[in-house]
Amino acid sequence: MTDPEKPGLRAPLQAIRGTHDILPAEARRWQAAEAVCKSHFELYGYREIRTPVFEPTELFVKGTGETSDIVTKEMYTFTDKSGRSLTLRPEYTPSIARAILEHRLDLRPEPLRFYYIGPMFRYDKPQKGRYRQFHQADVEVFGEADPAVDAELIEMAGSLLEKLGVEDVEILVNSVGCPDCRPAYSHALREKAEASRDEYCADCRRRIELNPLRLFDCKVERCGELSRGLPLVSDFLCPACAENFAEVRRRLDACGLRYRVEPRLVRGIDYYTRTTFEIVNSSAGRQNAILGGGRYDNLMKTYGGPDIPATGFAMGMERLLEAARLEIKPENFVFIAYLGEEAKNRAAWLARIFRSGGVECLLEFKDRGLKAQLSRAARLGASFAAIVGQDEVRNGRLVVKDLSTGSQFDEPVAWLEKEGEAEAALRRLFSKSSRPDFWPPAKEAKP
RNA sequence: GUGAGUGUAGCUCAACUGGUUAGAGCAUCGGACUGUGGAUCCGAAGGUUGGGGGUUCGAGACCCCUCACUCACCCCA
Repeated sequence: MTDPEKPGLRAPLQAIRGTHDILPAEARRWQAAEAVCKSHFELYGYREIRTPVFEPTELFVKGTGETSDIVTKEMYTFTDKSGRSLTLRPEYTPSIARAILEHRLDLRPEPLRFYYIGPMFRYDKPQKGRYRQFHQADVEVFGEADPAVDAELIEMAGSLLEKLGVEDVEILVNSVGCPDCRPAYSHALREKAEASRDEYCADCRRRIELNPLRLFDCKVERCGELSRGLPLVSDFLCPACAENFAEVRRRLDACGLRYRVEPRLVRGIDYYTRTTFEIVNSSAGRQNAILGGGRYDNLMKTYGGPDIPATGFAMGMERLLEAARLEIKPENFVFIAYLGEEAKNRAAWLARIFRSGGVECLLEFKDRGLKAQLSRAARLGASFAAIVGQDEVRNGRLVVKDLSTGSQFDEPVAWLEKEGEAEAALRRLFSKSSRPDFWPPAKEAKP
């Protein structure tokens, strides 16, 4: 029976397409993954940088590239009240370049090694592993042209995924050459493909003119066969690029990393030069690239900045979380149960003592029976229940129940009087439990 | 942007070919047990069947539109 007066429980609004709420249980996993990423990046001398989520539209048009898919059809662009065109960042690299120029970070002594974890926005059609608001961990090195940096980056990416428990990964590396050697290659590709034009699928026929490098990506069987007969970038690299790529591989070999040279690996953003790489999860669905990156030595110049080489990668957090095996700390807290109005006040004060001692505790003000409270404590995964009832208030004692063993112990406590003594009493009390180390060690007194 | 599939309670799913008041398990809350926990039993609450329109005496089911999700294309993280 529906009461027409009663508003429906269904939410009148919902998260917009391609965006998601990350609920607490899932947020725990994000926190764990982010913590691993951050500490890993810091180990290599990277430091966090944070830039705005929206930027002037021109930043991406210039940097990401006027002809790229991202800029031509995937940007969240809007006009603000001043009439200026702004864009929610679809990727992070242009923002970093902008920040470096704006603050002339290149003139400072600190290394230009940055990382960031945050949301990006692309107006794509959502599917598994692809969302309109998604998150990337992004890493950038500016000012270091040495191929050893590329190798170090790739090694860092590989060891990060290992730390995160991602299995079935494959590291693919390639070199797409520089503006000197790429045109010759594109030309050769086009010429060769044109010869057997009729055998290609409709998409590929279009690719021949538009972006011949993408011919390698086609999933149509016949196209795949044909693409095996196409010339490879490696045969067209200029001597400098060839030597550069060889050096990257030597460095990778030197650190014992397992990788595969994939001459057909091309990347979709216009600014890439020389090294490109990708780490794919071979057991995932179609959107299986967890991480991708490469070198972009000319990006700074396109912004009219100094000639600063750069390299980096971006990792899709959603795709990572899908594949990562993360260790989540189990719940570890005290549930405070109280009985009666007087005990309610005492319980609140007791909670303060726990918390000031660094012990997490939960106190729900619902005036329920002890049974209901204990039942709830157990279901929520509390380690201990502290019971504050009329008796305890009267006797100046506190009862603590170890919920894993069921054993119960109590102690005369000073919490009715002095806070300092209360903490000592509580420590004493927990030292009798099955987990004498439960209460965190006292902080060193400040000198 | 293109194509295909799916939407029933918070979750997982029922409801024979269109037929009366849309059911169950789990979860939630309460009680049995008025101060001792994940068990058991009993009970309650929870739905405009994603939304709107149409066909029909009658729609959760059929048709159209729309929204969302899923998978693939495209592209990318």
